[in-house]
Amino acid sequence: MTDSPSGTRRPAPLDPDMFDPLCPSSAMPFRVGDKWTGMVIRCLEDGPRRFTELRAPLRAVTPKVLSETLRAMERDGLLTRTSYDENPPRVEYTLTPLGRSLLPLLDAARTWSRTHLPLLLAARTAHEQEAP
Amino acid sequence: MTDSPSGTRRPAPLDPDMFDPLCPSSAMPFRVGDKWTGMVIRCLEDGPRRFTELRAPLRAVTPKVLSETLRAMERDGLLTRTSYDENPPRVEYTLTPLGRSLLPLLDAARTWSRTHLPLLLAARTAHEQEAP
DNA sequence: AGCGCCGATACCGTTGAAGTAACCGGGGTC
DNA sequence: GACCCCGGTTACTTCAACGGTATCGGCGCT
Repeated sequence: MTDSPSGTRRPAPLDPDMFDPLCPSSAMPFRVGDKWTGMVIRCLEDGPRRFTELRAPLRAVTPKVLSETLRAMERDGLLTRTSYDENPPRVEYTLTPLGRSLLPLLDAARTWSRTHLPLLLAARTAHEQEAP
Repeated sequence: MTDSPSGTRRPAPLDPDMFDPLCPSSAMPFRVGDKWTGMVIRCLEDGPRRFTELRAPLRAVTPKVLSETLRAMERDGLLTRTSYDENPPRVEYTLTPLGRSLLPLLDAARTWSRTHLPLLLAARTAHEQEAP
């Protein structure tokens, strides 16, 4: 309650390394919506975030693609976009209940990956070595 | 135990309409691996299937794409391909334990879709109508 | 001889998602 | 007046997945 001008509780800053670049979706065999939708949901699970806040952990995604992803998610009712008429401009993205309902699924996918993804990658590597 | 020449228990025939063409993956916001991987896993969950057996419910997918999907899944250790030296040729695809481990996730995705997909589609439609 | 079955493969075209680079407006700051 | 920040947008290019059509080889059937 120190520097929260509009009364909204700000969640802790996002870790810029919260996504392993070695596991982009090439290895992760799951996708929710577009390529970055799942990661955006993860970024928003603790509260509303601004555009540039989302870009910190998602620095691999260009503003164009992030903006496309966000507009698609807004269209699908997964998040809401709130623009404050301030200066500098401020825009906040917040998960809707529908968007939150995907969190358990993302958890399940993450759990699967932790336990089984090494097996999948090992099978892939083995296959490449026996038939190069 | 009537017409099972090689002793393998054959599961019931697949329903050619087991996949709703109105819900291809355009609406289903989940993907496991490639576009058809999830459906192949569903087709194989009751036991091994032959190539043409898989084509019955997946008649939208051409043999080329199905064969590509199957080879990718074999490479990733999700299924095994067994070729019998008979005539006419016979090839069977069977889920591995790793492939089976994805079934709970597919169940979870299906459950989500049943309860929440209408909301998502309604939001999409509403958005299209207010901003055409 | 000709046709069909099974399980593919080869060749080629289309599509759409993703990426690159540049730019915008409007106010604050130096 | 020059520059920066925020939250994007626009135009252009790239690339892999996807799809369509044609074909194959070996055998059996008629």
